[in-house]
Amino acid sequence: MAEKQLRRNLAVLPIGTVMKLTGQTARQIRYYESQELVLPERTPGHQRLFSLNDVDRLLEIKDYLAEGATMVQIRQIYRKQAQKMQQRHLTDTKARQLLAEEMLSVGGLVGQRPSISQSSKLY
DNA sequence: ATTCTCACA
DNA sequence: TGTGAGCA
Repeated sequence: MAEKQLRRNLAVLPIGTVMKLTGQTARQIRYYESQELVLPERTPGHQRLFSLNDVDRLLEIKDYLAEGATMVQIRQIYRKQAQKMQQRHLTDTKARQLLAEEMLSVGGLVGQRPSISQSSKLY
């Protein structure tokens, strides 16, 4: 299931394709990028390459706008979403550290080589 | 043919 | 947000 998500994040669509897929103009798409609402990659020649997730994001923006939302509000929506994602990541990291320490204490005498600080970095 | 950045009779 | 200019 992680493999599929990886493909959705593959940046392979040039702006022309994204325009047709979202019905937005290149001007708008580039503007949304300047607002950091989408983060397309670049080819060696500086051309934007969007992923399917970027397209979904643009479609979402289109809906929010249609519902009367302003760019400020939309930006707020995503920055809060990013905050929660980060918090979830932090609690995950904390849980993994606890698990790592737990495994070390249970393993006790066995793995006393790596210090806790070093081994936790592996997760 | 396409996309990019920049600027505005 | 549109549009034309001059590049890559």
